[in-house]
Amino acid sequence: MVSRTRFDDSDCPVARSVDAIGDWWSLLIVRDAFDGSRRFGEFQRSLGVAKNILTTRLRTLVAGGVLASVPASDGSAYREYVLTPKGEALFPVIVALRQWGEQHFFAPDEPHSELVDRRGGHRLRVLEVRAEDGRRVGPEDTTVQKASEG
Amino acid sequence: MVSRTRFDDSDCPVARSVDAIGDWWSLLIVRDAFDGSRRFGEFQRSLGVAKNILTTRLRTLVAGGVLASVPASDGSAYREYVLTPKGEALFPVIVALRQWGEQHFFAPDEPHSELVDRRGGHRLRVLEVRAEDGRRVGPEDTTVQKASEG
DNA sequence: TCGCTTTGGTAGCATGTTGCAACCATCGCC
DNA sequence: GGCGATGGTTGCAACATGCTACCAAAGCGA
Repeated sequence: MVSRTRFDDSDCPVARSVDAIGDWWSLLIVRDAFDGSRRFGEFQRSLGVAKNILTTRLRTLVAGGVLASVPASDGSAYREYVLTPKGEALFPVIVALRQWGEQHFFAPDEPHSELVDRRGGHRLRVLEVRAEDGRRVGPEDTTVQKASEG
Repeated sequence: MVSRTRFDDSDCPVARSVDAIGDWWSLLIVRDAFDGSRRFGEFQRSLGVAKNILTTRLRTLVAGGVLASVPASDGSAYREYVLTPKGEALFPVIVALRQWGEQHFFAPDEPHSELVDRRGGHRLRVLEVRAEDGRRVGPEDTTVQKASEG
């Protein structure tokens, strides 16, 4: 039942992505994973989510190939959850959500957590959607083509 | 109860974004809005979601300032739902999710809907996260700073 | 090696949310 | 004015979620 799709327009990559992630908790788990969380307890304390929910979400993410369950790095018998390459590829998604939140839900001087470049410690550039030729494009410059193979 | 936050780490912009959007259905509504849907029935047919659910999602999105309810453009007495500037700013989020889906959930020759540049009809560039100085950065090049004001 | 704490879960149950189907008011149109 | 389409609302059953309690295994100090 992990893989039962909730969204039937599954030729749309957005719908498949949404279905693969599962729910918002899962996305916040991924965010925490980017932030360095690896252990069950770390995710649980950071998110404040119920443990049974966290259990199922971690399992879903592992089943979906976003996280992998590996032996703990400190040599203990516990396991850790780390991002797979597929999970790391969610980086732009998280960054986009973060930037949207920064721009629309915080007063200019309101403190909030920040994602910064390790080198220099500066904020990141705002994501830009670009056409093949490098032009910046917005929603009105694009259109969706249905199901043609590339 | 629309605004009751489910995620308490609300100094994180990702959590606020996630909370503001509401749920996955809402994100697919936004996707369809980018794709040109405006009417209740369009969203309903496209998504296959129950009408009461769609009603509450549309209300939530309007209340959150992502969509606006405006008089129908065809002169009829019905209303339409259109993206606000805040809603349009979700464009990179949708594009990021779409690209992630394209890269990880479709065989290379598997047909799927495509987002293309109107001029020329080509695919878009893959989103790149860049530091202030223009370097491409990945998850491992960044770190989260807690709640310092900018 | 004994006992206590931490970790990583399960199990059961109350509550909230979702999906489905039926119903209904208004609109558009002839 | 009548009839189908549109855009909902309502009630209810099913499912998902969250809370709390419980539990087994691992760590760890003495």
